[in-house]
Amino acid sequence: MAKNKARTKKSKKKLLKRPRKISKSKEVFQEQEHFILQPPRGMKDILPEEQLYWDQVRKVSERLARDFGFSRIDTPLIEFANLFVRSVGEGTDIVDKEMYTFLTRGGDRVALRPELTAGICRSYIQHGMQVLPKPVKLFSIGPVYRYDRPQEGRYREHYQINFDSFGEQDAILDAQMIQIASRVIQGLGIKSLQVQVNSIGCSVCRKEYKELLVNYLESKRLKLCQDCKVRLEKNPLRILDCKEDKCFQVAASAPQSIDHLCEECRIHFKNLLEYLDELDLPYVINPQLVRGLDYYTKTVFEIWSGEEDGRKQSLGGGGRYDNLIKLLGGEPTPAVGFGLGIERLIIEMKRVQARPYRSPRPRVFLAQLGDLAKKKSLKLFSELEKNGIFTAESFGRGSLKSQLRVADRLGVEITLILGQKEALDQTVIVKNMASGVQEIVSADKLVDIIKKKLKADNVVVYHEDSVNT
RNA sequence: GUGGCUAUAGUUUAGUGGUAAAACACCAGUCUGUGGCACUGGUUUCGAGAGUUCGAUUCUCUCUAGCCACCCCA
Repeated sequence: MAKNKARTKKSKKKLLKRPRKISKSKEVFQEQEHFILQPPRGMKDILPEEQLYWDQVRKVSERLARDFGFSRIDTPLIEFANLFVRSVGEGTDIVDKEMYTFLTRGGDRVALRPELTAGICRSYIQHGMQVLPKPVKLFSIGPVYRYDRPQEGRYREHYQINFDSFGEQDAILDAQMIQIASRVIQGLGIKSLQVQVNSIGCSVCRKEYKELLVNYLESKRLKLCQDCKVRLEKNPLRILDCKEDKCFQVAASAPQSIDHLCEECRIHFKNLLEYLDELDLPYVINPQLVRGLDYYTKTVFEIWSGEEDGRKQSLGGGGRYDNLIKLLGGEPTPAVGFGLGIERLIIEMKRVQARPYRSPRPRVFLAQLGDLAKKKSLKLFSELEKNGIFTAESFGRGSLKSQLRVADRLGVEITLILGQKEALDQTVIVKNMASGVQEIVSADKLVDIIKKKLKADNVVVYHEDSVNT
């Protein structure tokens, strides 16, 4: 026994080490100690107790998707790397620093998706969805990958909920997107959220604005931080949300994109704000809001959690991307969408102590005693299940005592006891756990009797559809 | 990617240069076929590797992971 234990311990330690990479022909891989009893950095399990939260996030968002007319779509985790380079944009952090890009055995350069919209757009074009009645509304949910340094609420694998709407350019869609995002968050019991909106213009006025901005920033060049001097060449818009104090000062008095919109974009933004007012959706206009993806035009928005003074975290964001479909080779199609980070939603749910719905619990426990009874109980269990009686068991346990302990812990209302004697007599003992009273019932009447008892108990039944949005 | 802090049973935490402890949890017994309470007992641990040392869980270094700030965003 002791020997056995020692071996187990040893093998566990051995398992903790990943096998060294074997040198393969001429290439010699770097020798490294790894661990296989934990996932790679920034990845984590979603454990059973967490699933309550996940179920709820899924349920709330799926219901809203349905109610607002969005159809589900799932696209591959892996796409050609160029899809993201083209859409998200070269020069963005996501593409330059954070993408998991690799070559397949066949030599294709592919990437784990760093966001969902690009793949959805690809699918939209590939399957000719432009012939469908507009707008085409798509809903997706799944993991995305970014090679970033992990910390709480920031993982290399995280899940996003994505809503996209294609083919409609009216600002009412933008407003509705913001409304849906807010509804998802509120539906999860998160009350304090802040909507930040901005307009970064279309390809025409943004170009003009960019020149204006660069001129201004060039004049203040000396006051900018090191990073921003580089940004000035590559992506000047990003200087606007630099957190360096001195850059912030410069940015604060920089020309603002909303003051330099073309007529069309200006009206679009004005309409959006009017629609938001109409929806009674509070928002903050943040002229420095610039998103990390290049495909956005006109409307951009983010949703932040937390109170005024508390720590704020972005729960999600989105915007309009009227040029993306064309850029990827489709018919010019206006579009608007947003994504929400599920892990962050759950962190926030926990922070505000929003209780997830409890999953249904078994109300009956089946205990068995002795070989014959054990055999019979296996069938009885599935008989109960077929009749819709959610039953728990602990077939692995022998003693009645330990089985009753489990039954008690589960909080069931009724325990069925099937022993040697009952197995021979074709009966079952029905024990009421609250009162301790038990009665002997003939096996063929058992299902009806239990059904009656459970009904009579008038216990609150779990409501599948009670989602408080 | 940069800087800082941390790593002890399943969980939350004590503690020590001489290989470890508490609480809760789990398993079992007291009760030969009856749960909750109580009592008794049991299982399980120093993140990985290297160095210093007679001896390292403790000191040093490296790696890994977690957290925090920056950055970025979801």
